[in-house]
Amino acid sequence: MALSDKVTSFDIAALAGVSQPTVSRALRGDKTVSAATRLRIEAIARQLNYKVDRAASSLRKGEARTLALLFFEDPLPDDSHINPFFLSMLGSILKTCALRGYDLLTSFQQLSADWHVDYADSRKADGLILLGYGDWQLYRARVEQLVGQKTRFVRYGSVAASGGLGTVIGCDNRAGGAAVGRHLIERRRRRVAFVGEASDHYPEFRDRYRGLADALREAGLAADPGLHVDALSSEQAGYEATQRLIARGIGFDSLFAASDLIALGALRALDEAGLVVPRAVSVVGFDDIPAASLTRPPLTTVAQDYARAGAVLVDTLVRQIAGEATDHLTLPATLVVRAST
Amino acid sequence: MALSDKVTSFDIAALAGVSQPTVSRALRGDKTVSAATRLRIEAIARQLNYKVDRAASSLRKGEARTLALLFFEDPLPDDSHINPFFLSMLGSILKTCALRGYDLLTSFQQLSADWHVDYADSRKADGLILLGYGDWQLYRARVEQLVGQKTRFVRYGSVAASGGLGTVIGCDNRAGGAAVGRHLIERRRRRVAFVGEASDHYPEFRDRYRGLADALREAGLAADPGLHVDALSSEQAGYEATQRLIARGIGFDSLFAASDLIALGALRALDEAGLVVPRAVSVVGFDDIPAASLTRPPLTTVAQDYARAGAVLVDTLVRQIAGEATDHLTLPATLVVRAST
DNA sequence: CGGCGCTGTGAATACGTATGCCCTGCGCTG
DNA sequence: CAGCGCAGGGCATACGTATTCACAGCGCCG
Repeated sequence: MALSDKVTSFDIAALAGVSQPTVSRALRGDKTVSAATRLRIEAIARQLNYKVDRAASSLRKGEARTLALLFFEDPLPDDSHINPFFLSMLGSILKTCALRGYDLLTSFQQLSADWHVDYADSRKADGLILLGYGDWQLYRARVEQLVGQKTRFVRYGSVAASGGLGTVIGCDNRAGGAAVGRHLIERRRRRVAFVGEASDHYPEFRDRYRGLADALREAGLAADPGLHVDALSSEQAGYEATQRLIARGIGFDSLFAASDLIALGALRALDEAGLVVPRAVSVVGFDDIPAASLTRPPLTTVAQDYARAGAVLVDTLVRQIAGEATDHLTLPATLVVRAST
Repeated sequence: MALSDKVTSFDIAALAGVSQPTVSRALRGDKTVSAATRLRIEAIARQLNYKVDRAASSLRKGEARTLALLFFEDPLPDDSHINPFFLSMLGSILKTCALRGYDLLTSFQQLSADWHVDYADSRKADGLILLGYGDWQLYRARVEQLVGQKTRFVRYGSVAASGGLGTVIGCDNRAGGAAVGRHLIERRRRRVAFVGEASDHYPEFRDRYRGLADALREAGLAADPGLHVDALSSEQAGYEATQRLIARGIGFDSLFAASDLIALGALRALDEAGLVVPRAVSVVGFDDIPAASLTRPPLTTVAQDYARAGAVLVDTLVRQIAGEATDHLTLPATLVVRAST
């Protein structure tokens, strides 16, 4: 609206011949306002294109009717690129927010930054959604502070490693990893390389690795530490890690990348090394990002239900804001078999 | 922060032994506050983890220090999926917003909805960024209303077809289309099919088609209307349109898809029809979405500089909010040759 | 040595909404 | 017919900040 002619509830009141509080009550649907009066007020409000001033309303009510979405990740060189898996959730998060009557503030931060304090303290948002892969040491400290501040928040991550810190929504990483392992064994693969941090750095990745180990054990095999290379979650990291893996000269017939981004890098490294997928090496990723179906060959991977995840994140946070106690939730992880295995 | 113990500027004032206005002045860096007082206040504020209440500040100052990002698109069946090209801008938009001290409200709407009125009138945001491909008839009406309301906004689109409505940032679609045409002609292609709306529906697509026609004309060729099929901007639409094109039985040796999403669908349709890319048909897209380098074969396309676009959109809007008059800006479009041609 | 201007701060207030409390009138009951 | 209850709506106020104005003290110049 033009800055000059801001329409307020007083303007409506004057035109309707009532007081300002009556306008406020009428528009919020308060039953103490007679239907006739309410209709009259609503008509005038519509005509003047009146909208409740959000700042004034927030100030008075002490709530922002806004959630904050925080993407974060480890400090990486290639900035301003958000992990496509988390980006995929954005659509359903936005949709669910709209459904619940909340706006969404979005931000993208390095995990090392001080994002954790700002939003709740300044009352910009009533709650936080945390989305990202990052160093658990750093992440944990931030999350602890949120808990200490009594900030309402939900995060997507490893339910198994929640550490009692807040409410966690996540997929069943361990079962997903096990499904990958069983699938590779079915395909007569015995020497499975794992590319990705399997330490505490990313609890999700560690769970996936454990799932793989579970499946190998079931089949009477053991995970060979020589076939594990660390990698952060990026295409470049996956590429470099796979090069290191190949350079070791330890034979492997299949490769489980802890995320699809890593898998993309692995495919590139294998291609450059002349290792044909899936003939020489079967490759499996995790996440089922949109790109996974487009690689050469299309990538077998584990799908997380990001649409449902987004909706659940929002709904859980909203319930928390309403004062309910909320529980963790583990969503299924589904193996999607494509031509890379 | 816990709801119970909200820290206000009065608390700081009491501890510092000054009045509330002095706290406000000190924290905003007003020079009338002595350095000693300011340092004392800052120390206490930090210690109490005080943050300026956004709602109160907005109400008093009449500005939200917030921009609203609106993704929109034609009503399509597969909802909650945002066009990857526009999604790619999100990172640089977020980064630039942070740099300029603005928060970003994000929303995803069908073009037919009434998104255009809410944000500015309710003072939720100081300005709007419009991102999407949509029916120009509908879009134009919305944009006109924004202009009528004197809302500050910028949009990404066709500068050529700006219609004098607001400030438009866009890439040089016509030059990009011409580059595609020349490239195909260099590759000895003469019968270029165009898949995508070339009418007023999407002005960007029309510009691309005109660029193609420019290049054909330069080479003494004419665009064959029989080789043009309409398609909205989605993979599915591209797939179906390409099937229709093939069914026509009019020979073509190359295909220019008005967007990469359409190109993805075209590749699928060509593959199913047994037409080998690029041997039988060269394929070119537009946008250079992340997926473009992953298709089989990797897609030749026209890259838009989305990182720069995002930054320019924010900066332009910020200048507009500051009261400056802002101009359209056309960014370069760069042909990226890959294996599909 | 008195007044003037400057520096630093306090007092008062406005931003627009939402809500607790009070008041008025009308209908109904005893 | 008096009193009571309730529906409908007005009055006053609070939310926390930022700004305008007023004012006190001090140094300095004439």
